[in-house]
Amino acid sequence: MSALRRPTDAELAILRVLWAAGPSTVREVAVEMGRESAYTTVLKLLQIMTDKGLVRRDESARTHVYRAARSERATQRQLVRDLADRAFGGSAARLAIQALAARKASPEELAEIRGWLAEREGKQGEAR
Amino acid sequence: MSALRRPTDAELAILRVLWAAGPSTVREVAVEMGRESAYTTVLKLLQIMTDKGLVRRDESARTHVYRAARSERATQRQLVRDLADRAFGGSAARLAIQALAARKASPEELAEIRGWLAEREGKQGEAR
DNA sequence: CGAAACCTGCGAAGACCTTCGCAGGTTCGC
DNA sequence: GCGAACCTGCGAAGGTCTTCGCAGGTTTCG
Repeated sequence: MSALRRPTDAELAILRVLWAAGPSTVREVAVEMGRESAYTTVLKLLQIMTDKGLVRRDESARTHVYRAARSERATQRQLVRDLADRAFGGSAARLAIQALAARKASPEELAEIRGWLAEREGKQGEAR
Repeated sequence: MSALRRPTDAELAILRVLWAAGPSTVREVAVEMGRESAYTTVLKLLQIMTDKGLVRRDESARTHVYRAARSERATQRQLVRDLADRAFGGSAARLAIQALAARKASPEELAEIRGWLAEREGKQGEAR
């Protein structure tokens, strides 16, 4: 168990499958990922990820079942903080601004952000 | 020159120095980074980064001067897009929302976001 | 001048990452 | 019963990242 390190690209790809599909076997993950990676590659990755604590393994049946150890949201936040520290001087807000500028957002997404801002304003913006 | 790949952690640390200090020599960068990395480590990194096209080298003087090849903002956007693709299904807006939730933003930053949203609304938000 | 201080390029070591073949054991289906 | 199909663990190969010592050539300065 090598503590808290951000998931690598290949690990993240597997986590995405687990988040979307829920607890899965090696084969299920491998199939979901298409023919880009051999079965044993996925197996190895999942074994490594188990050691790292990124996934949990249920060995009660012969065919093991894996599930993500942390939620998608928690992982996303970790990655965001990490990127904020590495490239935005620790400011997640500046990261957010660049994200909004980097790609077009859908009206629904913009509405969600407005809603978030409004809520935040109500919570602590009354000092003036 | 190995094309477009995201800067590694060590490379990003060096880019941060170059963005903040402007064109610099190896020694200047090394000093700025403290005593954590030996002079030759910084040198090697800068040489590799030159090959990768991440920095430009001015060899007119004996002591070479390096400068970032891409602006901080452009690099930030690339990193944001990359993270959006890897962990947010390609949605930079969802990334932005998580970023806002991940860390407290200062009033100035929130104001900046509101300003951005307002501007955006004026530009294309009238089709409701 | 000649030693000390610098500078660059080179090579190599050690730590991951990623991929996958192979071995050995279990289960399935005919 | 027995071969085909599966499953897991192992080990290794090849690539990237990061670090740094050493060699060889300049420059500085007392």
